Amino acid sequence: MSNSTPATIEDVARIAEVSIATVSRAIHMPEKVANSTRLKVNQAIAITGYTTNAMARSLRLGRSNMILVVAPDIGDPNFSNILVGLENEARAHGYGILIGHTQNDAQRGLEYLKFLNSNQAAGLILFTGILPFGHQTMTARLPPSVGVFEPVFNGGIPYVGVDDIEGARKAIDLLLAEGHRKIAFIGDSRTRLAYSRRRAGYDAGLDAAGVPQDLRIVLEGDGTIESGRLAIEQLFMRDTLPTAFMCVNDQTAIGVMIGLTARGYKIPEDFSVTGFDDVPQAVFMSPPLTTIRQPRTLIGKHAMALLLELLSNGQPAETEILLRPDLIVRNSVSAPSRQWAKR
Amino acid sequence: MSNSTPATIEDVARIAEVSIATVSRAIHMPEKVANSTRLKVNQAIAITGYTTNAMARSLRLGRSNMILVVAPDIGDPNFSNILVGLENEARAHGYGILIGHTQNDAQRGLEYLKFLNSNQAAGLILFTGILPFGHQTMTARLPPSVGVFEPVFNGGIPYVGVDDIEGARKAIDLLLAEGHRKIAFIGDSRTRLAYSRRRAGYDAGLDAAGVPQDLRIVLEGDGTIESGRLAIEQLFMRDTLPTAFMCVNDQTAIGVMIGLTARGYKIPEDFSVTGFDDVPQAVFMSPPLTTIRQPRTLIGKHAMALLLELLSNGQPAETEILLRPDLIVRNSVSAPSRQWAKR
DNA sequence: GAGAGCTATGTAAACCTTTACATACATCAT
DNA sequence: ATGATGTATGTAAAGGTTTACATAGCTCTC
Repeated sequence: MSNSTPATIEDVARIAEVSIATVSRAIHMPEKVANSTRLKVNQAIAITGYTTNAMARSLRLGRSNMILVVAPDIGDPNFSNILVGLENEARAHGYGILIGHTQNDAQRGLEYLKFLNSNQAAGLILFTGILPFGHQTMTARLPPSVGVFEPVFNGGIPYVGVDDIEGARKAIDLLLAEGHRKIAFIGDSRTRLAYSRRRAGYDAGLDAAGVPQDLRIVLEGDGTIESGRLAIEQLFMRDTLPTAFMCVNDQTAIGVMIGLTARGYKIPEDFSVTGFDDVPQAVFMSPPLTTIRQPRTLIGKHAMALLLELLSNGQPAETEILLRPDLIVRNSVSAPSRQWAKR
Repeated sequence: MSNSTPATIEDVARIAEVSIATVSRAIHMPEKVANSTRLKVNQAIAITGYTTNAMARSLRLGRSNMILVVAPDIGDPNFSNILVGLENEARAHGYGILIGHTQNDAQRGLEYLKFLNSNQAAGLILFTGILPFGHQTMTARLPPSVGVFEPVFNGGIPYVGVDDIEGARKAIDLLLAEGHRKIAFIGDSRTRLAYSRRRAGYDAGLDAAGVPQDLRIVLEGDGTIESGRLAIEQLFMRDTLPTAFMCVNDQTAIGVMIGLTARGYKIPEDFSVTGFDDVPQAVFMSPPLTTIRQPRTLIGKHAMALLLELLSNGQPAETEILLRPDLIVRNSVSAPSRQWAKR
């Protein structure tokens, strides 16, 4: 029972007095074996404590039951809850999750490619907006893949994420409803698809409200807290200031809040600020940050479901799943102050 | 070159005009093959783009190059940075990381046990303080394992974490140095080893300072924010109050701060508060929380190194590695207010 | 110059499954 | 009774690797 070496299918076969083929069938195609036989096999399995050797199975089948998840940084607060969704869905279907992070280093990306080539992973979930490998190199033999959190730039890879345009639209509409007209958009890198989409939402909202182009201010950065703080420094060198800041993500918004506070301004009395993502810190800011929530667990769940479908069907049901973002109203937005509104 | 089916060792052997045994040796025991041969093999590998099929290799070797990491909740903010350390160290040694979370559900734990039994994982990193499986069930055939973040209750499993006693001592000594004498310890569950150790640090500090037993207040809870808030409610029903709260972890400390603030008190003017862990939120509290930092990335790194050593040597070099905790001074501690100190 | 001792390589078995193909038996229609 | 059809099971090959054992050639020693 608790032998040193684990039981194999042969041990089970011997005890159940059938062939190993029958044991395999009893496990994986139960309807193909007679009731009485199945019973004997199950008993033998219970006695031996047999579990299928996944290595042998994967070798024979030519595919594993592991999904590789590659992110730029697994320490990122945005990462963990998506991971929860991914993991739950995977496990429910008998798959396991293998994780790796590239730290934006192409070399690392290549190391993970080996997991793929060596058949250790049957599919790929990509958090990085780009293929982490030597770009065109291996796209041909890339396994079924799904991008998540950030659209995959290279194209051709299905994507599951939040509807950036709608999310941005919700933020800008809140700001407009509060009476703001001069609203700055603090973005990150223009190369990120999320940037262009959120920016598109910003413009669409402003267009709909009839806000003229010359009241729009758009800055770029790199999406970090520091970059948000820097944007404030730059803006205060200009002669006109917005009454509100719509930020491309929460990190930037936090930086903006820090920059504003450092200059002695009050939020939301003097300036309103919105973020995007709803990272865990957002609620702990003072004031708590009004932002757009990414339904992270749900994103993970859908992404894995899509990948699993890809794995069995070959063809993706849809090429892009956009989940509904929620506006989370906290305390970083109010009507524009008289003082600034006058400008 | 970019055939549909990946190259096998046989393809390499044919091109290099050697036997497959030589190819295998050229890869894994390079010193055993002649220079000229090794060169031919390497060229053939480059031509074919060959990578070892990990499934076949693991099957033959009877062990995989995967490490299973099981945590109660992979969404926990404490989790991610340890994971970074684990992953870096593992990858550096050619290992991959498989993750799972139990959500404190024994059934789930058993599902992961299958990964172990089916040879998919060669080792185990445990975040849960207890074995997540039907306790004694399989301890015998458990693979090499290392506990992390929280000592494994069952014993026998090496542990890598922070020195809880020293950390608690640093917190209590800070409070004492500021002039506090009546300091409450807000703990979580008595069954957690971390609880007893941190509590021991609390007592040792108080003993050293000659603070009598009747000035000590100890409460228990479950380590959540809500539990910290509740502790405040309970304490305010008593007739004597402490001037400072030393909390078993940051979550509890955050709850304490919320409870205190809700009653109109100022921190640190009216009461001082310390936490333990330095979770990401700690710095965003108002005031920012003074706490003890867990060197998370380092813990992950050491834990994986220890596990890898176990895997090759069989015997653990040491049974417990305790890392030095750092006191992170922020703004939630000051000298006791006159008002309260008088009591 | 013959045996011993090395070094470099090859042959073939083993790791544990899954599954195509073969076989045996039962059922049914004619 | 015979052949057709169907069901339940068994046999054996294949999947890609590692490595014990065998072999062959070389160098060294006496």
